[in-house]
Amino acid sequence: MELLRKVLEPHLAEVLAAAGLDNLPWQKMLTIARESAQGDLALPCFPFAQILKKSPVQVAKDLCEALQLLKSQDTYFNEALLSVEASNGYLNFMTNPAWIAKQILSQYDENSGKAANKGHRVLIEHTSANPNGPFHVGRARNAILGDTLVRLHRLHGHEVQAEYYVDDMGKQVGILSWALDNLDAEKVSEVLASAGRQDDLGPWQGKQDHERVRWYQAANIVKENNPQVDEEVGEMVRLSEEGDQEVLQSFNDAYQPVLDGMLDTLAELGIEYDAFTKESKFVVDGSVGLIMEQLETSELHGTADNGAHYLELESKGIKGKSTKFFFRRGDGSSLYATRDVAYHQWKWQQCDRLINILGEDHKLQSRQVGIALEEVGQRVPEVVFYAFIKLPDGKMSTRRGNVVFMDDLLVEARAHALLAVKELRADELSQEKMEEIAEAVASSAVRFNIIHVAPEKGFTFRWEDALSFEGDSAPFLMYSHTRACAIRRKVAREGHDVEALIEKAKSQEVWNQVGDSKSANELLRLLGRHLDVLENAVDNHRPHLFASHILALASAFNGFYRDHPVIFEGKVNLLNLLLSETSRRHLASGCQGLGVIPIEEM
RNA sequence: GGGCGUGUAGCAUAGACUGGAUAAUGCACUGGCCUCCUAAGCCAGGGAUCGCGGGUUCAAAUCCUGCCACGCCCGCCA
Repeated sequence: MELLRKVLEPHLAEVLAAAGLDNLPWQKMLTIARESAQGDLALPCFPFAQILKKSPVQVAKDLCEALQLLKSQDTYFNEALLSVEASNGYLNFMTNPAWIAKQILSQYDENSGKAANKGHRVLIEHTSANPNGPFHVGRARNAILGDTLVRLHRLHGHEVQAEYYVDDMGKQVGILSWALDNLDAEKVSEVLASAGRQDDLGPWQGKQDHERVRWYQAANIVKENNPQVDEEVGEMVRLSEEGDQEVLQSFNDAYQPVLDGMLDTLAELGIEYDAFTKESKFVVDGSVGLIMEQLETSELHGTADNGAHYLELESKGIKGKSTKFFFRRGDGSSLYATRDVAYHQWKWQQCDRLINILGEDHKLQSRQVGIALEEVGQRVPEVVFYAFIKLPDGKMSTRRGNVVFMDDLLVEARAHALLAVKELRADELSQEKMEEIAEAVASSAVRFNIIHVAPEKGFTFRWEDALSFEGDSAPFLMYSHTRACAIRRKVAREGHDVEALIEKAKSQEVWNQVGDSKSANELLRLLGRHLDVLENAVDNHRPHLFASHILALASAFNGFYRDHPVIFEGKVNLLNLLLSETSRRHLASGCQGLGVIPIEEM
């Protein structure tokens, strides 16, 4: 409740100073009250009690009286603050609902719920999955988390560039490329069958990420009993690291169709990128070489027996079996992490703020890269780590084929959503319309299921949760939004001009009519906090906090919807219309920020 | 061996960074609500020694510390 806080703090400061209590960090103690019945903000008076040698109850009472006096003397303060009360040693502050309604409703326009542009350039790198097979729900946590942050930053008024770093020169691509050169379809089927792998493309025949991952898996099986494969792959990888154009081209031919297939899947989830940057770029343009030369002048630099170069990071607080960070092999070539340093240097050239989305397995490496960046005079990026998604029976792995494909999950989710919409609307909507709705519900639900839990928390994928369309879920949000849309449609259908009515409502200052309705006031409270929550979620990389807020907002809107008809027997209540439309805008933009599609009916 | 993270009703989660009143939400469970803007909804109810022990504090799910369990990491791999 930052709105009230701004008005309250100067007055509170005055009262506390008069009582000799202003040297305590009381701004921090002033918290959002847990129970809305207790007020909007609360100040516990226990620490004051110790200083004044009075009971907390008495201190609260005294402060309360002083504040009430101020309130009666200051018109604006009096307008904003409905009441201040002392209770159990707490001071409880209640905002005047009409005042808060004025703050929010008088500002209504098509940008309600969005923050103003801040001209701040943010680069977010996410997904960056090896292009060796179809997207599974494990890999998807990165893409969904990353894309949600991209959307929330945009909603918050940042200029965002979304980057996909394409690993086009590693061992994994090498294996894929080797397989396509050395195995044929028959051999692949044979190898997979002999290893007891399930080998049924089902509906994904012809989709290249699904097709080619079989080659990748087969090659992995073949190489277990044939060391020559490793040698051949190793040689190609070595050549790629030297920037050998022919090898890089054959790698490119191997992975590009796979990457395209993966991107098709991501597009179904509404995930798109502004730029794709290839790892080989930094080898070819020489920047990796420069980085290695710079690192060799670092005070942390050391050389191994065979001529490999490293940074000794013990003094930087790195602990464990090995504290060395190798950045150049004995043969002079670079390593993945070295190229990552060059990549970061390049990224910093195009943004004010740099954010990476990484799995928790990259924590150490990320610290090492950060230290190396400091050694070459660059800033350290912000990193969001997430824990892995497991299946009930263990970890997912593309190599071993123990996965739930995102493509399959989406098909299943669409089928469930279609079933639901048919049950409810079959006699009103066309088949085509229902399929459209099912598609939006499916991708929204899949994303929300992943985004609403804190990134650092482990996550077990369960079909029943992913396909649950009730309660704390995307369809719940979407449904609230469709209700607001239904209201708008009904008002228009009965011959009113909605925008004209809104202008009329504003000119009549309908917010002054706000009464003591619990549901309407709860809705106003949440609308008042909307941008505060967004800012917190963006600054701290915690999208699930915004998800929780939008759930609460949708729930509050449902309460308002129940209690306050907007149009009844042809007559429009202007205050309720304005509140409904404001909520609709906030819900729609909030949904978009979470990757939930705010469709108009379902 | 060491580092990092997680542990909250039967299940899944929020709250922890920044200590504050009766620990919030959904699923599941019990009961109620569609002549009224979409019931994917709403209302009411039962269900929690916040992993375990100690400490700091007027006040601890939250901070410190020890232990236990789970996950991730400690490659001249990517």
